[in-house]
Amino acid sequence: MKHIDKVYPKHPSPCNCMNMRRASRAVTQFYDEVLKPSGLTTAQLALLRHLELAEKATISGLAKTMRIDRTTLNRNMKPLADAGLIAINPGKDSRTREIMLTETGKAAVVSGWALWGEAQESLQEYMGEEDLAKLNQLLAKLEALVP
Amino acid sequence: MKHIDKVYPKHPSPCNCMNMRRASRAVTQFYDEVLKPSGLTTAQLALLRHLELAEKATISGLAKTMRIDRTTLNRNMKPLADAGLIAINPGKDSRTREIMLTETGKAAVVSGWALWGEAQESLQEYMGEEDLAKLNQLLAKLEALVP
DNA sequence: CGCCATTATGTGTATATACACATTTATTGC
DNA sequence: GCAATAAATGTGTATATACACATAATGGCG
Repeated sequence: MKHIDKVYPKHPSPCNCMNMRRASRAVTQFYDEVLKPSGLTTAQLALLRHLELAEKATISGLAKTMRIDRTTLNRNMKPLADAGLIAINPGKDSRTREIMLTETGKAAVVSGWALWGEAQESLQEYMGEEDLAKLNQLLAKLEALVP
Repeated sequence: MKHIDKVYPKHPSPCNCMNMRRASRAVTQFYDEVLKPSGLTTAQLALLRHLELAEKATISGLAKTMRIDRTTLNRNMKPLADAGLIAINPGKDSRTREIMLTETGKAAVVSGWALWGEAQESLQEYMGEEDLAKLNQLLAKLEALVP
């Protein structure tokens, strides 16, 4: 099955980094729009999802898993804690905090999950399975740019 | 010439959006690190570069060209204006502003340009020409997700 | 000319991101 | 056990992002 690749307009900037950033903004806006009814952003849902899988986690541990800066994660948790979706308690090791989903948080994940699936599916349709797989492969390699 | 593709660790999240965001962060950190001696971020250099090509521009016009939100651009200009790299003057149409590089700004672009070239080249070496071309093609398609 | 839609911009608010620095607590080596 | 080190977290500061709302100026039309 062959198809003709649509040609997209060349951007004046040949900067790979800016190309990444523009695309990242676009995809984020796309996902966030679909997730809107849940009241969650994609980044927030991702955080909650990680907590769901981990059951409980420390900040640094979660940051490592999510490959995000520890202090960024710290601040990203704030609105979720304020909304009562996560609980931040002292850990056994007094240096650590134990982060976990609340019941409200679990419900929010369920609600967001379905919407996320729609966005994911839409994107797959838009990009095509093959290109999407290639994309994710390339993204994984780029991600390895930082330790 | 064949080579063995290195396998990168699977991330627990299969979310295309988060994959984009993580990769975007990584690439941004990589470029910003190289650009550090110039005192500019990659986003800032890109803004200055666009101004260099345009000679002068309005905010909305520049935002459209850079495919960034108008209000985001507005705020991104602040530190550059404070540093005296760009000048924001009233346009002929009294609704508009005329944005242009100052002499200092032009010098900053020159300084940043060489570093940017290094980052660009390093990434090309890292990704390989073919994969990098494919990546940029896929990114352009993703960018078209938003109008 | 005056009304109105359009266009350009500014601002309040909120999230996302990360570096540098400080603090607290655990761990390790002697 | 104590001192030095390492680990986990918090915070100040700054940039990046974008939505909602407000203001101001232009342009078209009757």
